[in-house]
Amino acid sequence: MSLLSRSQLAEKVNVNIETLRYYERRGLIPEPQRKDSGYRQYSPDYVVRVHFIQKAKALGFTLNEIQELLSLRVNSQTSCDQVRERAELKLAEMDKKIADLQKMKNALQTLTASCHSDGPTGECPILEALESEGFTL
Amino acid sequence: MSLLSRSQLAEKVNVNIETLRYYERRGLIPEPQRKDSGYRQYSPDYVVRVHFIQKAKALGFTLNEIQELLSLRVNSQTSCDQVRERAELKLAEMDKKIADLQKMKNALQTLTASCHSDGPTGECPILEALESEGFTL
DNA sequence: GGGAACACTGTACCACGGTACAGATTGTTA
DNA sequence: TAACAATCTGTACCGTGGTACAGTGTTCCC
Repeated sequence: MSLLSRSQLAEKVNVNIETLRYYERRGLIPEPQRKDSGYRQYSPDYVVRVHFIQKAKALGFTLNEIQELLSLRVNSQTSCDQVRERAELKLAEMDKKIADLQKMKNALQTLTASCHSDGPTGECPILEALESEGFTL
Repeated sequence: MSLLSRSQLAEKVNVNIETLRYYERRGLIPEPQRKDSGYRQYSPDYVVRVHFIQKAKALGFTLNEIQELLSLRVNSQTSCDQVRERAELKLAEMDKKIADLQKMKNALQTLTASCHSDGPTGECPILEALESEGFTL
């Protein structure tokens, strides 16, 4: 079973100890069980959950959005159709992010490819490269 | 030519007027030319540049990282190899982001696909879906 | 040429996402 | 059974990325 203390979980997922308490306050992670002393005991599930939060944050999702993602489920309050609808919205967002990243990647690659022609290049090569690929909002 | 005022640019790229001044202070956008009165006049390049900043922010890059991306260029200070090296680092980051987004997408799709089986699902369907696909850091 | 609308500078304030105490308990180990 | 570490709660503080004035000058339009 192996339950983790606060510092153990913090080390495992590489976040500050206090961040865990903050996430708990924010409702991003559920209140863990406690020992009689009041000490928190985290199940291994928490590792996955906090990892997910960190990942999603790095991808530009806010904590509120992450909370929404984590709570997407069918229950008596939320019908299947509602869940599907929200999920589709999130999926569309993710597709957009992927497409944008792909454009930036292309621009960077164009940049490095043209790099052998040394000497100063234009004002802002990455933007030029993006424009040459039809970068639009 | 059509130079833009602060409010015109702000409207065009859909940011607050003050944000433009903030980006200028931060060095994310160069100081634009001024009229004799001191009023800023933005060339159309600024539209692309601010768009790029907004995009990159939504993808989880910090303003410092964005600044670095925007200043990637070959000049007397920076050799071709150095630029290439930094660009490769950024490319790797972007690949990682894309891969993570793809995993999340798959998990969401798994979630909606299994949705017809209505009634309450597990504690956190998206994490379960991710785990079933071997989600790791 | 007078008033509304806009821009200028400087500075203060704000929300988000943490991070750091202080002071009290509990756990561990020599 | 000390004493040192880890945890508890509450609260205060911090960096990032803006956003909002106040007070003054400029532009536009009737």
